Amino acid sequence: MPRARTRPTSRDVAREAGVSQAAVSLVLGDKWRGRVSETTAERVREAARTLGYRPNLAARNLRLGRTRTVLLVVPALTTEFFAGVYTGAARVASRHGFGVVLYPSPEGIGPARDPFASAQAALDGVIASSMAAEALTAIRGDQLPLVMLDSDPAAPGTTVNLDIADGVRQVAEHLLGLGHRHFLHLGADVPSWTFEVRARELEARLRRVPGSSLRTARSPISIKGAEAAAEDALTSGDRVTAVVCDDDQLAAGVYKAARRLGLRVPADLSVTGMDDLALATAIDPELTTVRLDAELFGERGMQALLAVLNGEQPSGTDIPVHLEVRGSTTRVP
Amino acid sequence: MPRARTRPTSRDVAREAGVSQAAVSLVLGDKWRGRVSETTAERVREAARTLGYRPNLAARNLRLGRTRTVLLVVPALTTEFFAGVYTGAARVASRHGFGVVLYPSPEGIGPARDPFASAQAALDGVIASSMAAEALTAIRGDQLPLVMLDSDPAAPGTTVNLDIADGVRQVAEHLLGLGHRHFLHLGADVPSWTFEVRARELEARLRRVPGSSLRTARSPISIKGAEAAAEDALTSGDRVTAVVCDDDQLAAGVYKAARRLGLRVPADLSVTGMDDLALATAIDPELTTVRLDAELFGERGMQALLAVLNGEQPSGTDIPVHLEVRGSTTRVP
DNA sequence: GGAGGTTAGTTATACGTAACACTTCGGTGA
DNA sequence: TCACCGAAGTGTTACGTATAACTAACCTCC
Repeated sequence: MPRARTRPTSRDVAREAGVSQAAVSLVLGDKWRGRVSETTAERVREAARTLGYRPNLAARNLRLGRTRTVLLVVPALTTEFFAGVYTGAARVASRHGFGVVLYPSPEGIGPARDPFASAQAALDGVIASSMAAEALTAIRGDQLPLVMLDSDPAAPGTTVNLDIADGVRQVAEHLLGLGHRHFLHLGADVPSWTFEVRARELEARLRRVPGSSLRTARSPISIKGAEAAAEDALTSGDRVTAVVCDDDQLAAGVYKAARRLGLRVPADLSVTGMDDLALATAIDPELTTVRLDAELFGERGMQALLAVLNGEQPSGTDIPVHLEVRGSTTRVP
Repeated sequence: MPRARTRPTSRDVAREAGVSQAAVSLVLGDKWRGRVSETTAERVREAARTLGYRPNLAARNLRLGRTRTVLLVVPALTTEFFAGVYTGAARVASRHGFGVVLYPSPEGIGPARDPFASAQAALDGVIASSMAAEALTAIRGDQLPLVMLDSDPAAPGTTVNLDIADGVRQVAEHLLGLGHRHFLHLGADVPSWTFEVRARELEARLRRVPGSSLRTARSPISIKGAEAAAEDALTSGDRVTAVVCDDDQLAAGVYKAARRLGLRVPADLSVTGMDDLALATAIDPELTTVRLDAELFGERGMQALLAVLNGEQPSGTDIPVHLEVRGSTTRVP
């Protein structure tokens, strides 16, 4: 494969402007105050402009030993939420002169195989979200500064988390307050800390309510999958009045299952989700769900990584979440 | 900002294995057949393993003059569709040893400002989708090989397109066949060739149907925006029996507007979308929409870029699309 | 009038890798 | 015996940039 074309280098610019390559580097790197005269500087800038000069980033990265680029590893499946995370991370990054490269892990939420084989960019650090522990250790083996999102804070390293546990508690209080006692938890069929928390927290809360019951079903994160899992769970076993879902997409599947079974939402069945995707207000009735601030999540993750790169110890408080009460939950019949 | 840590280099590996740096490069670059003995090669690999050596990509990229990395510029707004495009592009790329870096343009569909300031990776080429012409010329100024998706084929350069025009024709034939004559076109309020095609093609088709009418409304691509625009359009002007939307999200907004206005879908109003997102089957009734194969789109785009990088002339045929008939369209009342 | 300071640059070097050109050495055919 | 060959490496260089270290004028002030 032949080189596409050979682009002008800083040396070409230097020749064009009649100065040394060093002068070009100083001027274009904005380090010239008191080192190069204004007229010469302008001549250099002009030369760069006419030649259409762009610095060779590979060379710069090699020289500086850093790239000002970080990798954001996200599960490929759940795009809308992580688009927000990316947006927040990129906003903070650009304020500090960093770029963010996105690597949607093909395995979805769960183990990711060598992100670096795919994102060939040279990297300063990694933000990895919702990854299984094994994938994290694989990344850690690379000795790159790493911040983990949605991960067990007990693991070694830096974590930034949403306060999912509190979100689940808010859902539980809301439904209990409406008189519900018999619950179905529709969980995501994915090995990830963030989903374990949902299950554990809901169980813990209901255990303290005498006469309550909790069943659990699992589904892949897709509307179709959830529809099947919910239909199955709703037709077998004891009657439930509320379904708590790990994710809005699962809740959408529950709507479809309920409709097929002749159950009205919320009259016969209250449903809650988590995330507050666009989907949540597209379906009828609008979904009561826990709003997660994806952009803030991304911002905090990036801030934490920048802190690590600066050798600081990032301080971690969980990001608050809150329940959006809409039309899919009501008082128990 | 201090360097995080200084990682082992190929020279460290050489010292550990008792060979020259050149030998390390040969062995790890898999160029050693007949140049280095099997035992020495194994010794090098072993040394690399114990030191945890990872080649410095900045150095490699500088040396080779290419990065085997391409940038995929996508509108930040419409995440689900472009997740598919990315998946397809990345699949083809990895088969050829390339990586794909994703740059969600913050302006959404439309002009993007200097993607390279954000994605600091050194690049071999760019795939840009649904971008306005001005943004494309900005990228072209960078002299990087460029493939455009969803763009005017009349523009200079390489384009890969979905056969959107045919999709619109299929929608029109479907609705005309059901007896509809009075249409509302809910278009995306975004300057992009792909949306211009939808408008032009629908208008062209209906012009040939005596007694038909076509009104047009525009909305930003969001459920809420579409709901407002549709409510407005449906309460003013002549009665329509079918709404053709540029996008599934817009269609979801139309559902909500219709519900509020007491119009039943499809009994009183047929609705069609485009894209076939997860949303399309989440809403009730399921949406009749044009399925666009995002992954195939990404694959074709990447193949075209690889061809350009090889100096070949990529041959472009539009990618076929097809109508998914579901529950949101029915015979005119 | 010359020591010291400022201005406006230049020269030289290193970053880590890949690959070309070269060397060394044991074998081999004439 | 010796020219030649292949195997198994090594020495060296260049990629393009940023910057430390140096230089050469010019100015200032006692």
